[in-house]
Amino acid sequence: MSGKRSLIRSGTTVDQMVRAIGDRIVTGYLRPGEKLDETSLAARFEVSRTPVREALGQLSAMGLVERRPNRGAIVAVVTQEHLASMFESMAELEAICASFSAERMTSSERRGLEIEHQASARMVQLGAEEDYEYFNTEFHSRLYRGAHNAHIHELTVMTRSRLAPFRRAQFMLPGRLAKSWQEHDLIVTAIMRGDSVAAGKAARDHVSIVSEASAVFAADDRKPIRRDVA
Amino acid sequence: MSGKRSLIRSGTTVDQMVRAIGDRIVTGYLRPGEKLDETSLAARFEVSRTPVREALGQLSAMGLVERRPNRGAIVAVVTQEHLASMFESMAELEAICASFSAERMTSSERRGLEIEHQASARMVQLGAEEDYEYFNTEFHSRLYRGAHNAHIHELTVMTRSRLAPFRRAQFMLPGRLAKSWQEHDLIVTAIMRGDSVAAGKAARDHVSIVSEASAVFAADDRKPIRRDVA
DNA sequence: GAGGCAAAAAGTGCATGCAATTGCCTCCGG
DNA sequence: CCGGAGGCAATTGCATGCACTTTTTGCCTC
Repeated sequence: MSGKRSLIRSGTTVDQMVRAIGDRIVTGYLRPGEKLDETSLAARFEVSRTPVREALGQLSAMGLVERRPNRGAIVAVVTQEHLASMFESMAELEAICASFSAERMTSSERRGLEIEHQASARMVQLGAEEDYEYFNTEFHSRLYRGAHNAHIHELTVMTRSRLAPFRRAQFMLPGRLAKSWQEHDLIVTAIMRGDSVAAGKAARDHVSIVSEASAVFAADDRKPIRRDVA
Repeated sequence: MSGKRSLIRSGTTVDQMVRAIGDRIVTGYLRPGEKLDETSLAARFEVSRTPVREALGQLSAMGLVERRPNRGAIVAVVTQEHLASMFESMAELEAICASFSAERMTSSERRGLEIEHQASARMVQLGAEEDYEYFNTEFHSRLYRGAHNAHIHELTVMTRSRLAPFRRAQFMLPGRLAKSWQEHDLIVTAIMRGDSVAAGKAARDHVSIVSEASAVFAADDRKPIRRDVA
């Protein structure tokens, strides 16, 4: 009833719910610890509880939400310690991708990386944070694809999305934009040389620095919502 | 089987289904490509289709099953290429764990690793493959825990379980048992020395060898069931 | 006024039912 | 004999309903 939602139904309803809820978590609209009430979500998206339940289950399997039997679901709360472990993992994963990329990227992939990277330099000059963020995402995606390893790609993207809520504000730190570009430059140069060791090290260092930049905000994000602890 | 399962219902029904179906996939009882019919599974486990559906959704999120909208679910079919990428990832993940372990294991963890490793030597002498497999699993688990990084631990266990169907027969190769132990020995020695580079390399090599040993069987496992391509 | 118990309210977990989509089989035309 | 269109059976997708668990609230007692 109610819905002519059937018109915009691209995939299955469950998939849409996974994306919809997942996006809200990843973008920080839903904060860690926030209660995810099945009935409200169902009402909010004008579907029944069944697809909502399935979506929550899948998001739980992905680690984005936490499910307590008979006690509802909440947006996954990550401890400071677990957050650190995710950043550390991310650094290693990026290092692997960069390292593999240095060895395996096709010449057209190398060319594309170089071109995009140079294009992003303009964004730095303009101080266009929003636009730079787009190039930044694209840059890292190219690294993941360039590794030519589907599974590493999957693990990396997954980890990246779980870290997304804690990375958003990183470019607000003054001078971060230019510094990020320089770090990217080190990675690109190493990849162009086919120097896998240097590429790996540069990528690891890059993430480590982002990690430290984000830690500041992570502390803020941790305690705000805690309705169930009273 | 087919029992009064309601008595032993420890977690939620969905969790049990995830474990039950997941186990059957991981242990190879359900083969890649095999159709997972919701109704049959529901009947088989004496539950309704709802928890089966949710379980399939979660297993799909984990990559163990593949879901085609409106067309049912099948046990995930991995191409030769994707399998190779998983083994390669596994090698890198194990390398990271071993490397971190070399740096971070507590002295009691080091002691435990050493003791278990020596104990497993007996299994090699006896040629007790079943028992050695237990020690082998435990050995790797210790490496994952010793890395003191929850997220890497998670990624590694996940990847390992997805590879499980293709690793089962590895110890059937003659002499594999003794060779495996020697490879473990290299890792242990490096960890004891706190040599993270050597530990990482030894772990990576270990997995690479397992990978090659398994490739033989993977080829067999790939085509058997293909009901939907006719 | 505080603490504890009990009953009700809220919310989750699973089963069942119905609509919709898919795949197959049949039948017809070429 | 082969190719295609239409209908039928089977299966998936989602909604609804009921039972059980948890939490809250109100009352009674101390």
